[in-house]
Amino acid sequence: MALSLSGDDEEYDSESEQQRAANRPKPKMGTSSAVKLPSNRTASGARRRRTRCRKCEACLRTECGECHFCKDMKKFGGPGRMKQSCIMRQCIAPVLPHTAVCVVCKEAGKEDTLEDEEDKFNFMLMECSICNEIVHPKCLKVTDATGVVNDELPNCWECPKCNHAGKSGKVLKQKRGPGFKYASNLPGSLLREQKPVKEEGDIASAAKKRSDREETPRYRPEESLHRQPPLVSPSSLPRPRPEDKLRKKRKLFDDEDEDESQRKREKSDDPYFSKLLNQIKTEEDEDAFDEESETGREPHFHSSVERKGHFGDIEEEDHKDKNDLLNPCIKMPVGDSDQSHCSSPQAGPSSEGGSETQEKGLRPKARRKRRLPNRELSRELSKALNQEIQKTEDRLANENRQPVKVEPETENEEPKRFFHNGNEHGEQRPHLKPKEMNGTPWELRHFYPSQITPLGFNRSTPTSRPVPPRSPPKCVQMERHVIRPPPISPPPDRLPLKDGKTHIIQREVWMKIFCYLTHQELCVCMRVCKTWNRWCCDKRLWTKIDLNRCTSITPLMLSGIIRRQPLSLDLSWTNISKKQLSWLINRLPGLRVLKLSGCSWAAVSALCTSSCPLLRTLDVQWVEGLKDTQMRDLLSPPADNRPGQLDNRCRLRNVEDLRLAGLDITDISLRLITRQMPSLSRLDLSYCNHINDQSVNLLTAAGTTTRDSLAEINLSVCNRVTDHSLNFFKRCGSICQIDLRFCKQVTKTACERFIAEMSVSVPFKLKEDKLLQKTS
DNA sequence: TGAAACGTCAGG
DNA sequence: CCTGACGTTTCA
Repeated sequence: MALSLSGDDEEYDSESEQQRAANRPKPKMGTSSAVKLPSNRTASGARRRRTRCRKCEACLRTECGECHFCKDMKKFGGPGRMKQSCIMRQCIAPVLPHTAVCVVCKEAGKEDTLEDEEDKFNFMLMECSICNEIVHPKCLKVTDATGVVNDELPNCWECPKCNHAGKSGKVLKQKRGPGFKYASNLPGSLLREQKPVKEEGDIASAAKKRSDREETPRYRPEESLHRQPPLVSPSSLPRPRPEDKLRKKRKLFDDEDEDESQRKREKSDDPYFSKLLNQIKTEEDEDAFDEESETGREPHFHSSVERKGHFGDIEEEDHKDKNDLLNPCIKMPVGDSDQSHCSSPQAGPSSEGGSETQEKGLRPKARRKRRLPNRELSRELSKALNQEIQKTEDRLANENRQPVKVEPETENEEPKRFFHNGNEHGEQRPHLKPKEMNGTPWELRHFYPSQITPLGFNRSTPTSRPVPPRSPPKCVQMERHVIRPPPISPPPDRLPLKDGKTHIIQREVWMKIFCYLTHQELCVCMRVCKTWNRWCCDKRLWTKIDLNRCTSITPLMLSGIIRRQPLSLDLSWTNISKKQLSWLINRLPGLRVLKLSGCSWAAVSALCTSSCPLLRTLDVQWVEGLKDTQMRDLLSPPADNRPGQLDNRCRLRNVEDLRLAGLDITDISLRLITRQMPSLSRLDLSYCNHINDQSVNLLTAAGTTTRDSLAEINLSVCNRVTDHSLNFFKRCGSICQIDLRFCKQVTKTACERFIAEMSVSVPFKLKEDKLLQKTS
């Protein structure tokens, strides 16, 4: 929040805040808010308000009309009291206003008139995040210090004066620089914890910080390695691991916790870090890592292997991980590894340790880590996104009931055959408790029927499922948080070489090559050099992010996800919390596919309050606690009882592919679905034991949209479904696949009869036993 | 601690 | 001058 912006929070916060609380109620604000801005004023002056860049994806977006702030707007029928911009439109790179001038020469920024990068920098206005002064770097007289450019925010740095005076440290906790409103509200350490470390890129300071706080290590890095995600494989059904004492629920957004664990992890690597630091100091001179020092902070995404294989992975702070990951052949000098990112003095509030790394230069200089977004790409992407939203809305507005083709994400949907970490065999799940859901053995719940073995039907098998992660108790609204910058394909068009020349191959060509790499390989590439690091983070390379069965979702991962802006995100069988999910969804406006199978309802309920306008595929199979009541919450239009709010559209109205396998839902939910999901073309109701012929009747009843839109339905292992259901499917105009495998009450004869009767209009065949498929 | 409110800045 | 919305305070 605003507090995060005020440079002298320590005093302000601790004292006056409490005092105020005691003196409450205060006389109505009014004068106070406008006139009194002491907390914002530092010795050096007032901070300039920032304004939209008008270029970023967010700025180019249209108002969503759905968020709190939109609803408040007069134009959307609200009272207009909140006066905030649409959450989907929160500028990711707010700029200084045009009226801003250098305090020294009183002139505006002149970088546009210059060609040379160095000149540009010297003549651009830079606002100090500590003293708020706006100057041209070249107008500064200080010669014995360097500024630290905040990479996250245009025209923002810690000026040499402040940096030199060591002021940086004190603001470390709160300040990210002006423009980042609500920053301090970010869940968990996304900004408060992790960002500082990241932006400063300063392990040393982190280490110092850490050493300042006495702590007994409780969290051991190895711990995370021991924790295994739910492990299943078709051949070896999951067995519960013996008690897993390690599975201590991490409150991912609990600052203390995270903070601590992070510290622990850092601590464990201390010697490594300090050694590293030395290397970096020299490394830096040659070519400071720019951008968001991506690699160094990259979350360690565990992921199952899919098309791209292992995704994502750069270590988090676990350096041992890193070493494991690094292909020995590709290992590079430490200084050039991602660690150097960690230590490159990054943006932002910086830090004791970091500042010393920059002592050099005869005039005010800064480690140049400016954000140089590829505007064109960014613009293109936002345009596309906007168009898509518009298109969707139009389509719905027109009530086009044509079955919509499912997006080709389906390739992703093939049953997982591989599980990361490779040690699943015989491993027992850490957090299993003996429990059956919906009368179906846990182990069966992980598979589509194609993987079901007759064995699997032994219902008496003791079963268990993951303990649903505890979510933060209260519903958290994260909408006011700044949306982190989406990845922008970074600038250098060619790879700079040592001799000052550039490599002959252009970035786009490299990108074509990178396309062939797995996410894991990409992460390795990200460690090769700064340029590759930036290129490899291009969101085109990360359209699908798979964290399936990754038991611990850390804030680092979350920010890594946001940065990559995937279209498809698989968080199945993770212990993501509601807060995290909500935070994520709000920052992934372009998300098309969201997989949450096996998560807890507590987490999934984040969907009730967050909006994902482009979501096409929603997978909530085996979500514990997801029943009719919860479905109602999920499918209910956003609650808003203010007058003028008549948006009764369901948040999930654009979903085309809905997976509800293993849920205890009844016709009540189905009725809602038929009403609220006009585009539904694929529906998975397998293992839903309450589903019966009447349910099928509902789905295919006259007047429902599903009747025409439904193309694929999975009713396998729905034991109440009988032959009679097949008659209902005859009235579905678009039906292409009916999966009735393992439905005890469905006979092969009935299927054959169905095929015969349909043959006149739509030729079907039996692809497998009781699996009907259109032939053409 | 997060949400709401609101004065006033910035841009058109 | 109007509108949008930033940055801050106040409230629950």
